[in-house]
Amino acid sequence: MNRKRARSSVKTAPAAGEMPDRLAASAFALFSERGINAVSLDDIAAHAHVTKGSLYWHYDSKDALVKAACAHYYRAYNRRINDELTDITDPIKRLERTLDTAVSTCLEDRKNRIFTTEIFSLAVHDEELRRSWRQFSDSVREFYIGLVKAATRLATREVERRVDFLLSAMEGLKLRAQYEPHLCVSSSHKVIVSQLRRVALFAE
Amino acid sequence: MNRKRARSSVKTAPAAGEMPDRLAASAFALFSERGINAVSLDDIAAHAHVTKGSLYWHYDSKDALVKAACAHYYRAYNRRINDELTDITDPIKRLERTLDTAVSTCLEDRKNRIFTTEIFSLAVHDEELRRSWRQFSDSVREFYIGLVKAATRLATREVERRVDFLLSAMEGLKLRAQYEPHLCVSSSHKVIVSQLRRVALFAE
DNA sequence: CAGGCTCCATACCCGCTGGTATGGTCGGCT
DNA sequence: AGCCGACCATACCAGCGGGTATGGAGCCTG
Repeated sequence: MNRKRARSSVKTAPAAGEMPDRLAASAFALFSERGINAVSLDDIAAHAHVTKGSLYWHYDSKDALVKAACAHYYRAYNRRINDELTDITDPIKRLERTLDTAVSTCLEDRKNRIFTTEIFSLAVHDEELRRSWRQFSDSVREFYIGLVKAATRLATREVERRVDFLLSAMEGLKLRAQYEPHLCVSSSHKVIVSQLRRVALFAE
Repeated sequence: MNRKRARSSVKTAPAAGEMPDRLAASAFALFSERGINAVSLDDIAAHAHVTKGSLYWHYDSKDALVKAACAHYYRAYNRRINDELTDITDPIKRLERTLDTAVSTCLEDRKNRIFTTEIFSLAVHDEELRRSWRQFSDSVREFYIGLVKAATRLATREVERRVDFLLSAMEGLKLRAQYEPHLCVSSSHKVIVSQLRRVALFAE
């Protein structure tokens, strides 16, 4: 809080300079594996091949590292979702592709599940983290609204309702997948995607 | 692990005997307010008007207390859901009533949200807790399957799919409600219930 | 009454972890 | 050269909280 003022100044550092990112990546990697409060700052520093002393030069607290790990997660999410849709133009296909990969992620991406679960439980008691997540979630929501709108030409209000329902279902799916193995068999993947598709596309 | 062998024996204790329940209730109350790892055993003991020494006579570890708090939660859930449906006989009405109260719980019951969120984040790394929650979740699933079956006369397989979708949507709703205030306004309540209703009842 | 059991309180330990104090190295600037 | 600031390592602290050792008070039994 008191020391370390420049840091965001000239950033003339020629050789290094990517330490904050490396630390955030290490934090994310460990958090999404063992859980946040099972990971010590020494662990993170060791994973990034530095020591806690230097870690504290870049981040003021463990909280700051958690926020940085979140930012890391947001970036990765956005990047993945954009990569997925390049060279797909048909609106329906774009929506279907998005739903398909989203369901895959929910059912298979264990790191994603663990990390979001941890963040949710922290966000309950951390206003700032909640706002951060809300901002991310809103951007995802807008993205989906755009997809559904392009694919259906429904009224905005109706699209919002459907997207909210979609997102809730996928978030819940992610949660339940971790203790309901019958959801993770490949046959249910198709069923779930078609259910989501119906919610998004079908007329009243 | 080594001491305390009887405990589950004759249970002749005349006056007391409800200490374990009181401790579990205190644990649940505090866990669902401040979060599990923000609550110390001293806090729980104080809330139950005893000391940590006596707490450790009834429970071997904090883990055991968490499991007991879960059992407390399971019981409360089952009791509430049963009370809700007495003197409602029409199958459709039973389903609608259940969905309505479920959505209310997701959107309003803050303690419920916090507790389940905490349990999920612990269950990621605790096999036993995961199994315990899975058993509870299965019983809830069977309950919903019974409701939908009675209301629609669909094939079992199709009912299971719809119920899984319903439960995912509600679980996700509970999560998103804590950082998406626009979901908690009373107008969206009706919309969500009708969406769930459609998933459960409408023909292909 | 002696012994044992249940149940609870007091007092204490100690490892773990977030956080700090401090000092050293290197590269740039005047 | 000589200072300064960015960057990182070493060593250390301190408090919190899970867990333990121990010692009762009450009751039941022989």
